[in-house]
Amino acid sequence: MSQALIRKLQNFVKLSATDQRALERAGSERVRRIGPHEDIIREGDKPSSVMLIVDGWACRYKYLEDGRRQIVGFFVPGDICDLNIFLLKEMDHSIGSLTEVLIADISRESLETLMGVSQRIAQALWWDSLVSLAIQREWTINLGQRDAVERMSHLFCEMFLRQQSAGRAQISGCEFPVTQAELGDATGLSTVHVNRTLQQMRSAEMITLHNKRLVIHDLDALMRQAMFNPNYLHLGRDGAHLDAND
Amino acid sequence: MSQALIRKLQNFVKLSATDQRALERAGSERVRRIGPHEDIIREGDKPSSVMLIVDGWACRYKYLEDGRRQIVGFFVPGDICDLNIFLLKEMDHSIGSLTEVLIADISRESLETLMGVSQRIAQALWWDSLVSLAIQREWTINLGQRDAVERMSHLFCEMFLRQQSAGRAQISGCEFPVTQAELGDATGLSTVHVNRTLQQMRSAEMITLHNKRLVIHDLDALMRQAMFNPNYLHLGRDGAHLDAND
DNA sequence: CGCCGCTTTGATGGAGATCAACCTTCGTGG
DNA sequence: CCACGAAGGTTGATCTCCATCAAAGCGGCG
Repeated sequence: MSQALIRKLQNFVKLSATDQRALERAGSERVRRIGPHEDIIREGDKPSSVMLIVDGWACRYKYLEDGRRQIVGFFVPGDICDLNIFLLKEMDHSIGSLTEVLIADISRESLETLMGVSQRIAQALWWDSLVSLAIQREWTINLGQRDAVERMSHLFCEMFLRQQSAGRAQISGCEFPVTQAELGDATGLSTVHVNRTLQQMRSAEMITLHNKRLVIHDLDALMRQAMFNPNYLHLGRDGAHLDAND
Repeated sequence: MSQALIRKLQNFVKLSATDQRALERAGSERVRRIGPHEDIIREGDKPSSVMLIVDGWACRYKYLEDGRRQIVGFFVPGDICDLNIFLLKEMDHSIGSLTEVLIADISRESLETLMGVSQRIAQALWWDSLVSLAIQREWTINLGQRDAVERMSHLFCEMFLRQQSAGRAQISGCEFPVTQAELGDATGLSTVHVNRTLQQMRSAEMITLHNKRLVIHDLDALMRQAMFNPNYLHLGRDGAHLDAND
């Protein structure tokens, strides 16, 4: 169930069989199914559990008063929403599904058990939340400094590597079940311009986005184009000194 | 020394005298002075302690390969850089001073002590890190959806309220020791356009920015202009049920 | 006094928004 | 099995906000 999460965390530290079982258990306690394009939790709601995306894509977003919408992040399988979220009285943004989604709710208690039992798991989860923060910073940079082609290239690199780090990509590419309108909300571009940018990237033979699949023809070129530096994903086994040895 | 931090945390939960003393102690162990416009820690460096800004302003930023720079956040007195930062092998961005800055380094050990001794402090610090995350999301929204006037208005509202929540603002305004070039790096606008936008806001009698001071003539109007919703700062005493009663 | 960092001004150009159609695909039900 | 409708993708024309370039003012400090 939470294979993607486990795979991802192992980019930080090697987990023991016991650790993995504990994660499996926490991630399969209460699983619910959400249809595509539904709200999972809304701005103003009280968050009551930590959510783990088991399958499907979702996104965080927020509307401005006048109806403009910004998607501030994507969730892919293995992603967790904020660890300490139940400290807050209400959500300041919404989370909605893009595809059909499977969500595991992890109660405050089982999270505390999980992190109390294994120091290694606790640290891996903290690492994951630091990476999420770094991703958010990178989105800020993306919107602040890059032009349309660079922005989309950067987003594609990120989503590809993130899925790859969770064991969910192929050499050629990965899933990408996002409409052009949603891509616009995520990149701060109009739908029309997203369309034109995609055409440009396609004719430059960088990528193809079709049928909810992203095919990357030349990852190195794409990364150069985007000035993509993967350092912020911290995939370098930073916790190796804590590795389990069974 | 860490009055600003204490004041800020009390927007979440009322701290006991003991809590406050513990924070004071942790925040005055090792304090260092940094000159204006120096790097405090650089991309690639290994973070070794959690830093608390005791006085002055600093910012997080990152350069793209081609020299463009994005400031992704400001630090004001009472702000803490990421709590678990020592889990990472290297910084993915830099932190630099804007003014002269006093920094308290909090070692991993004293942080653990601090959070171990008082559940209330631990939760307050986690709350603070959730707020930082929300701020980062809001910057993403700001750059993605707002135009120049709205962006700058939003930034002014945020920095005013953040300083106010730490007891560091007056009714009329607050410190704002940021050059127009730096404002440009933070808002994703050119220096020239920042200048013109400021003039426009000044002649609309919204704000004046002069001598490193921000004067807000009509906060409500400014907030409306920016479509500023303060919910993301979570200043509503979300942890009131944990209040100390001495 | 003179210099350096910061702010201000004017002129020009371009990336991307907006508006308004039209096309394509695919699922649904008659 | 085809018709229809809705959602998503594509196109062209026009406009605007903001970047860029270049130069000139300003003010505080050595």
